[in-house]
Amino acid sequence: MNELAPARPKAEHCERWSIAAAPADTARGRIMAAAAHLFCHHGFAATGVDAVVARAGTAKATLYKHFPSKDELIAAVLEAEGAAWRTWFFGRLRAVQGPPQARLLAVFDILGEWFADDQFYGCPFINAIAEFDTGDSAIRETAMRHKTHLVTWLTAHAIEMGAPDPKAVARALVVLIDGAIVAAQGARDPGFAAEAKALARTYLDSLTIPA
Amino acid sequence: MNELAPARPKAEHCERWSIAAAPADTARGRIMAAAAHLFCHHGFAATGVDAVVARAGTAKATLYKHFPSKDELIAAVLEAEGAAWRTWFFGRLRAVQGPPQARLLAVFDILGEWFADDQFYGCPFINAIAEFDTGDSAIRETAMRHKTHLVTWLTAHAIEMGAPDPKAVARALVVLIDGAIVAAQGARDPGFAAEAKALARTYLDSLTIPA
DNA sequence: AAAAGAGCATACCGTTCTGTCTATTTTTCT
DNA sequence: AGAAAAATAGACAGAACGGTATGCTCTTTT
Repeated sequence: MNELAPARPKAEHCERWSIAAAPADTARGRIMAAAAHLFCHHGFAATGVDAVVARAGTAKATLYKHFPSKDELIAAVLEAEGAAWRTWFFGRLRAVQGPPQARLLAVFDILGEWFADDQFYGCPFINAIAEFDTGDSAIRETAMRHKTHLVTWLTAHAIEMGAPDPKAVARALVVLIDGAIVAAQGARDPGFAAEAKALARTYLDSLTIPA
Repeated sequence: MNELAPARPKAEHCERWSIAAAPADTARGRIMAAAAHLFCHHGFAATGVDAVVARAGTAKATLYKHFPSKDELIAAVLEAEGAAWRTWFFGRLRAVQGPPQARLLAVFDILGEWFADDQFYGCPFINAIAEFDTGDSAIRETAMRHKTHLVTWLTAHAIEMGAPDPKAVARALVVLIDGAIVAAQGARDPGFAAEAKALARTYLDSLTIPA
């Protein structure tokens, strides 16, 4: 069973899962990167547009030229963060060869890389829902769209490994992924990725071994 | 294996896991309940003290008489929310008779009750860390103290069932619990408690069945 | 009943918030 | 090179923020 290809040196892959450190040559890009960084460090509501503007080195008028309101900036940042994360995550997974079960387990190795990064501050979508739970259904919808990619990928691999109920497998793995993210964030302990992997292995084995 | 005692009628047990709906006969109590409600609905930073005061039906001077600052109010609410939740949760567990494995699995039934409540907005500690990650180490410490009760309980039951590494069992179950909370909150789907329970069962069985 | 304590209504303070506007400068395009 | 587009610096508006203060009312204690 193939193990994950070794992670590249940190200097090269650091933070590709987020736009916060993305090089940006346009004012719009600089605003997005600054906002992404500040939102994840300080929270959405507690980050003012002045702080974004100062970090981005732009004028406030420029920010409002590109984004009609702070809420739209938040929405744009979440979309971009989701896209960047998925690009990184599924790109990492593409390098994994092997049977579906191995690939499903590799998910947790990749999560472990993410958690080990000192710029890991949890999942922006989980954090946004935590902060905005009753307010903004648009954020929940954005989060669901983001998660749908992951659920689809998980379901496809569960189908490929012949699981009797692929949707249930995907749901179970979602619990493990969410749990690993939150536990790692709360305790600042990337080791929870390995914990979640062990649980996933036990679970997936139980699907292929007669009880 | 004993199943959980049936949940009492909703009118009787609703929201005992939170101070948000607790009857309060003092101004201090009303302030705490109002703050708890507003913080979990709208987020900490986005809830102003004026809103707390309006909901509590008190004067602002009264709020500042009881709490030196908004931060102290937040801290007091989190402490009280933790205490209330633990009282409810471990009280619920006390009603569960049976071997340690059954009691560990009952955790997820109780979580399912919590998730099914229409006032379920996730775990205040997870939400607070999501919002304040880099700012306030006091909140992280409060969250850790809260979680320590749970981890201790889980570890004790893992010891009692003869698990070779009880700490690892507790860690694994923490992943499942955190994951269930976040997945249920994100998707507004209490069914994730059952998913997590099935995973926990598979995992615990694997500890007691020779591989 | 009177005193003490708790709480209220209201106004205020300085700061910060999101968003708007103008004149000017810089950058890009032709 | 010149025009157009993009961006900047800076000022402004009204509202909201956390927190302070005062005079008065209500509640509890003695």
